[in-house]
Amino acid sequence: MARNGDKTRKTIMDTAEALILEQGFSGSSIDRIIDRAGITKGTFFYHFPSKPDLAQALVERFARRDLHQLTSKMEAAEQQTDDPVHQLIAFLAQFESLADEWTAPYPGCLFATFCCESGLFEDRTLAVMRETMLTWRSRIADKLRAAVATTPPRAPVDLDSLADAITVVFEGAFIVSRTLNDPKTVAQQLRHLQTYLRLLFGIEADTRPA
Amino acid sequence: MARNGDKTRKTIMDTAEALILEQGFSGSSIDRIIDRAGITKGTFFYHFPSKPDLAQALVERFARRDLHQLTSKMEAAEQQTDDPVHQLIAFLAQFESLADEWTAPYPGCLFATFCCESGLFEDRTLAVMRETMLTWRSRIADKLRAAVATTPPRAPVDLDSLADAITVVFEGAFIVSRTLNDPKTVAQQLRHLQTYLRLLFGIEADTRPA
DNA sequence: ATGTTCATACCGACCAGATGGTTTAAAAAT
DNA sequence: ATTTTTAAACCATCTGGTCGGTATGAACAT
Repeated sequence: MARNGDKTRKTIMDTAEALILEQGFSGSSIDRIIDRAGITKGTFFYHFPSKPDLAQALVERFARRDLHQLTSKMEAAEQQTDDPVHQLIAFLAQFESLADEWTAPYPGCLFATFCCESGLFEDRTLAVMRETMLTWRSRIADKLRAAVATTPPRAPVDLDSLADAITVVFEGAFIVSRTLNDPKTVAQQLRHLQTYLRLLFGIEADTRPA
Repeated sequence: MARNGDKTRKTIMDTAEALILEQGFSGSSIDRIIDRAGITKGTFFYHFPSKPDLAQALVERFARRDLHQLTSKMEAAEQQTDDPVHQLIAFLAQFESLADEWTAPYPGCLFATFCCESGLFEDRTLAVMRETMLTWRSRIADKLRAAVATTPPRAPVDLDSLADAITVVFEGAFIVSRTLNDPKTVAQQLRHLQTYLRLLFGIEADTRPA
């Protein structure tokens, strides 16, 4: 049964990520990971030289997927309309419908989990998280600058921090959702963000309540 | 050095809370806690029968302080004005000025940290967090109901989830602030929340940018 | 076809130190 | 006289990590 290293590596990472989202990084011992993954210690250390290396691999994969969502959903929004404000709202609406379908296994963000244990990680690991958040800020802020150029906002706002508000809502809503055991929180909060943008740029409100 | 158990107990809790905010609960071993606190193992277990009991004590104290902030800042806001909308904005403004002064040691929320390791805790511990968040929701939602009674909102909004938005912004902003190493994030995001409320209830914008 | 070589993939016993927790006897402070 | 604290030894279990060995299968030479 040799010769499928990629699949095994993926199994380890998937298992570890799920466990870490439940118990944190420190709380997810290698023994528990390999137990759940159905592999042995030798195999684990064949694929990852150390536990910090696993953390690095996980955070890099998470960041890659996260940035892919940013890009693909932004492109989809750009095909729906030419107006940057409506693009941003459409961008958020996609995440909202995605979150609206969630029910049982509560969502979690690897970044939040690692952030809450940040003292344990190497700089390179935390740097991936920081750079990913800054990429979001930059992409969204670009769109916001285009928006204010065509539609003057009804209140003075700083565009970088308004861009950050999206990340803030995601991270905060994940935590509140899990704490309250309420799967609807993320979708609801994304809806408030859309309402904020609508009000800010003077767009008539959606009929559904935020 | 006997007969001041309360002081020692407080030292243990303060040290543990600070450590947990850096490294998480699992990452904060009892050995490290007593090392930093300058006490011995015997003393620790004299005050706390087990590690889960320490978690419980910490979360209860945190909740108590948190609810005290809610009450005291709400009362202060109620003395500033009679209008519920302005009360809510004043309420948030107090937290904003508080957060605005922060510089070095980045903020953290024990609830967020515990939430990210929630699989490790007993139900009673998680229940304290849940009840605290629900108390916030209920108190803020009351105020929001009073607000919509006097001032009809410019967009249809669900009041419970709008109340939750405050908790969401706190939790999310803590995480983004720490990840980006940016002490201003929390204050900025609280400002956006105020702007949202102002726009929602048709109040002229503040001059400072959000 | 067949035996050999070789890198990849995997196993599981083993290790030293850390973990949460206990015990005991004695010393301080009130 | 009682509460609080210390110091140190002790325990079973868990921790991240190492190591020698094994199975696999494709490549290659024969």
